[in-house]
Amino acid sequence: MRSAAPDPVTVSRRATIKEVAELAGVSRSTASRALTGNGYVAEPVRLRVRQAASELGYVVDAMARSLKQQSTRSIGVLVSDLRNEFYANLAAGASRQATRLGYTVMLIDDQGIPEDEMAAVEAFVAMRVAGVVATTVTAETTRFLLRQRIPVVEVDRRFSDGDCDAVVIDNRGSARAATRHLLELGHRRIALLIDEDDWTTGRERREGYADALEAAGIPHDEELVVPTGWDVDAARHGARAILRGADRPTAVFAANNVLAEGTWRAAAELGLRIPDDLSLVAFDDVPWMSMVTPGVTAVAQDAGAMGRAAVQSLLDRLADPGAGTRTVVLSAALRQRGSTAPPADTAA
Amino acid sequence: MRSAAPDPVTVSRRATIKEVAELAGVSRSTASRALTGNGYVAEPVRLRVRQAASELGYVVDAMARSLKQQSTRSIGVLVSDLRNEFYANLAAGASRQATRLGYTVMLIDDQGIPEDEMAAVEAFVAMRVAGVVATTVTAETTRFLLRQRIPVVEVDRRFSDGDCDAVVIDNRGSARAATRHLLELGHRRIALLIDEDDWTTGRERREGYADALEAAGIPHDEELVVPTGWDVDAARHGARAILRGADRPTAVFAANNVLAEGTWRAAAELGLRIPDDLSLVAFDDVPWMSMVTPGVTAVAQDAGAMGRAAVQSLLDRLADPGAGTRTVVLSAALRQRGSTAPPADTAA
DNA sequence: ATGCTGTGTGGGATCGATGCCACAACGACT
DNA sequence: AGTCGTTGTGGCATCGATCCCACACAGCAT
Repeated sequence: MRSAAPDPVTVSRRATIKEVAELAGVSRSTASRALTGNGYVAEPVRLRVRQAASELGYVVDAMARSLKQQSTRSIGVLVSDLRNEFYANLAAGASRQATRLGYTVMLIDDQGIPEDEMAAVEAFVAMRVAGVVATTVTAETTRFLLRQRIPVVEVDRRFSDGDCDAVVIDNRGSARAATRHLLELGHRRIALLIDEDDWTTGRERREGYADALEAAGIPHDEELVVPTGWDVDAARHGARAILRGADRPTAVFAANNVLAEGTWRAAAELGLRIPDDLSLVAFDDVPWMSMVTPGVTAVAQDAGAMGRAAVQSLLDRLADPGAGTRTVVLSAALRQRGSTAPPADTAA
Repeated sequence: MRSAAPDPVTVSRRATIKEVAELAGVSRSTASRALTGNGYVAEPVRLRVRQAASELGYVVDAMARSLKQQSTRSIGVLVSDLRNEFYANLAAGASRQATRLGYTVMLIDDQGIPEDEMAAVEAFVAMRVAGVVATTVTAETTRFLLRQRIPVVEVDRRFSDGDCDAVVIDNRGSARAATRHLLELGHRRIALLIDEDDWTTGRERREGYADALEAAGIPHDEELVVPTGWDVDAARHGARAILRGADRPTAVFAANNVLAEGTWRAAAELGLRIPDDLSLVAFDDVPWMSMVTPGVTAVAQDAGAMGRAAVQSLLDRLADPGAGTRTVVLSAALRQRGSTAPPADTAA
């Protein structure tokens, strides 16, 4: 449906504050004061200006404003893969918190590619964002931003320990708890499926796994640590390889949701029943884990809360640039479901 | 780790093109030409300027540039709920396509709240985005943007039929196919779980459902159409209500993934076996549907492709503002899995 | 010499909003 | 009458990059 009469004002070019001022019969300065609320304006004049602005459909030009003020009310959010629910929830949390606090979000999905990541932060710098919240994949990224004097909050994993604020969870402790849960059920051959080691997340989860085994006096078996690629198929293949042997583990700890999905699919393909033939613990609880039968025991981290906390940290930093850097550690809980049970031999 | 020696240049304020020009020993005009590639610059001069820029860590100020050029290279993307995989994939597709074509994305998650949506588009206007891709919840939103002369592409659902470009799928046809699939299996009492009717998506899916029943000569039974809220719990309650009765339907068509999740959970709670006691077809295929046992038969729409197509449409529009509006209809496929089977009485 | 073309560079206005500063008008007080 | 403070408004420079236009200079033909 087309609007009734083509308003002669709105069909023309976008209105500027100068036009608003003219229509209201005041100067640009006065119009600016009336609209922003900074400075003195007589009440009747303020109303006249407001009226004129709304008649013209005036919306401030954020470009011109930030140019003059040398600051913007937008923040950059950089994630590795929006299609992954973890990042999507993180981004949603960050976005909502930012909106709530009067900021807009420039979101970039860099697909975990270092070159794209660098291009992304250059775009952030060009846009003169007030700050950046990022799940980076290289240390270079944060360094670049800090050199440009743009505050950064690293989320989920750390690359620039101590140089910037961060929001993470206790990966090591949570991984230890997950592994201990399996040990307490009687498992002794526990495989760890993991995609990388370079990030703090992977390294710490691996350490937590090792901690628990060591505490239980179980010698470290390199064979049981399975490095795989980052996507479902790679995980599936990695899981098949370790689960196919006669001497297969009785339990698998999958270090993230994608690896858990791969393990789940591999087990199904091999006809392994969970938890009878195999126990499974995942890191990162996502919806399907509570929809399948049995449900998958998982370490639940609240990605939305991480996003919110990251934006909060960033704005705290903007409010007080001089303060020492802070790392916020959010808690994660082990949610026990049906995928973990005592191993077959002890149960029998 | 702190960087070795605090570079005296980079610790100071951000470099401007004026400083680059001075370091290279040329005028601002020449520096601009050297960096943008618009206009004549002798090769050695170009190199000197480039060198100076990189020494100073110069990054163009997009604010100043857009102010002068009266246009930006960013587009607004508005979605209703990033935590929903459909929107997340849509946003990911849009974001990647935009990046590929040299645009940056301002992403806003308006939580499906009309007021937030209006605030979001005002922010887009203030940022002077080149265009907007949106899954709107009111017609007002698109109208406002068009009045500001900002091109809009509506995705997933339509509110402003004919006034702007759009990217959708054939909801009616797909719903018809899904329902027909159940009819062909022998179902006669097929419930439709649906959350709303105001959007084209809901309305068209309902029409498709009705089409199929009518074509099969089955009288319309208002009792079998269950309106619910938009979240999992509401869907679960709606599903329980219809599935608890003695005269329960033999199949459910859930009009989106959230409704399907609610139905799935409700069936589990009531001890109904799928597909023995109940067949289930979902609209919108998401990962859990292929992870559960049995898998859920679903209409699969490619949200990422929709996002890509929307951005493409938007840029086509920017290239040719005068062209007639276009609606791109993407295909959706019915993926048959184990959740659909002949009803118990005919099978027995 | 004069004119002409092609190559290369710089001056300066411009985009829109802001905010400092100056100043006008007016009443109140010394 | 003169001074002061209060209230209210406008002039103007400014932010950084762009790009139109003028102009300088070289080489070459008339």
